Amino acid sequence: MTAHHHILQRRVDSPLGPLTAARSAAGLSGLWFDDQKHHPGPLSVPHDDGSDPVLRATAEALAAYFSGRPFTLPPLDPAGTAFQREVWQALLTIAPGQPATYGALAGRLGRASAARALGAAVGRNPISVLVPCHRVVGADGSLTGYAGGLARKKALLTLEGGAA
Amino acid sequence: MTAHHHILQRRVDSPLGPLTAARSAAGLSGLWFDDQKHHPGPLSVPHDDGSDPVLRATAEALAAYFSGRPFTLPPLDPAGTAFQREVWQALLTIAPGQPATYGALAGRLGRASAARALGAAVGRNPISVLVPCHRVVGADGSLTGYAGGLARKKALLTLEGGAA
DNA sequence: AGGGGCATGTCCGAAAACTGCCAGGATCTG
DNA sequence: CAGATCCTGGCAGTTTTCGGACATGCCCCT
Repeated sequence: MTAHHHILQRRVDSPLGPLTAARSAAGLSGLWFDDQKHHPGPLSVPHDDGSDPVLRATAEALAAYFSGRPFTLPPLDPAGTAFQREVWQALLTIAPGQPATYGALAGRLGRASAARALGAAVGRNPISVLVPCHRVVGADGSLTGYAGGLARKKALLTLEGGAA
Repeated sequence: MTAHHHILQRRVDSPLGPLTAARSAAGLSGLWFDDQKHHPGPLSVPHDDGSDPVLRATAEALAAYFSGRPFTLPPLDPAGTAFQREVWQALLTIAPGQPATYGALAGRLGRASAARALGAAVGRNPISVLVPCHRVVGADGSLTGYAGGLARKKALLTLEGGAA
C-alpha cells in the first residue's frame, strides 16, 4: 500500500505536441500531453537536469517511436487501482498496426462483460503513446475516444500503418 | 503537500498498558495504546533497534511523565488537516491539573462556535498522553470521552492532581 | 429542569452518476 | 430486401456526492 508519488519531471517534445514526463521512485509514472484529459495539472516536483536515466530513456523512446526506429521502454510505474494496472499491462501486448477492440481486450482478461469498465480504465492511462491506449477501438472500428483528442489518436494509428 | 509517513516504530511500556510509538522524518508522528480508538493498525515499517533519538526521547519522556519527573518533549510531527494540527498545538498549552473545556479551547482559537468540531479533532489526536488530549473535559466537568477509554482518562487526570 | 435546534470540521459508508462498450432490435434508406 | 443508423438496456469499475455521526455547548422554548 505504498502511495507512489511523482518525484521528478521533464518536458519532452513530439510531432504531436510537447509532453510532460514524470517518474516515481520505481519508474516512469506519467506522460501527458499539455492539453489532454485527466492531466494532473502542474506538478510541484523538481525538473530533471537531464541526468535522470528513466526520464532520459523516456525521451529517447519517444523520439525513436516517432521516427519509426525500434526502442526499449523504461521501467513503468503508473499509479492506479489493481484493475487499471491490469488493463494498462494488457495494452502493452497489442502490437502496432493491429488494433484491438475494447470487448476483445476485456475477453482476453477473462472479463468479457466488463468492456465498458475497461474502456473507462483505458481512458485513464497516465502514460500516453508509450503505453498504447490508442490501439484500442470500438467493435465497429470507430475510434470512440482519446484523452489527447481523436486527432492525435488517428495520427498515431496512421503512423503505425497496418489495418487502420 | 508532502504526505508524511511513519518510517520507524517502537514499543513502549507504561502503567496504563503498552503503547506503540512511531516517528516520521521530522519527529514523533504517533503514540497509541494497543486497544485505543483510531489505532492505525499494524504498521509495516521497521522496528527501532533502540538507537533512534526521537523514539528514545519519547520513551524517556513517557517514563518521566508517569513518575512525576519533569521532561522535555521530542519534536512532534502528527499527520492531520490544518485545523487538526491547530487544535493539537493548542492542547500543548494546557497545564497539568488545570483541565480546559472543549468550548473554552475553541474560543481560545477564535472559533467559539466550533466546539463540536474541535471535540472531533481532539478525539483524533495521534499522540496520546504526551499531547494531553485528556485534559479537555465537558463544560459541566464530565469526562465525555477518550480514545483510550474513559478509565485511562480518569487515571491520567488523577495522576496529575489539581482541580480534577 | 428538560427538550430541540443549530453551528463546525472530518470521516465513513452507501448510493448515484459517469465512463473511450456492445449487442439486439427498431427505423430509415436505396 | 439488404444494409446503414439510431435508440435502448445492461454491463462493471471508479468517482463523486450526500447524509449521518462524532469526545460540544449555547440559546430558546416549554
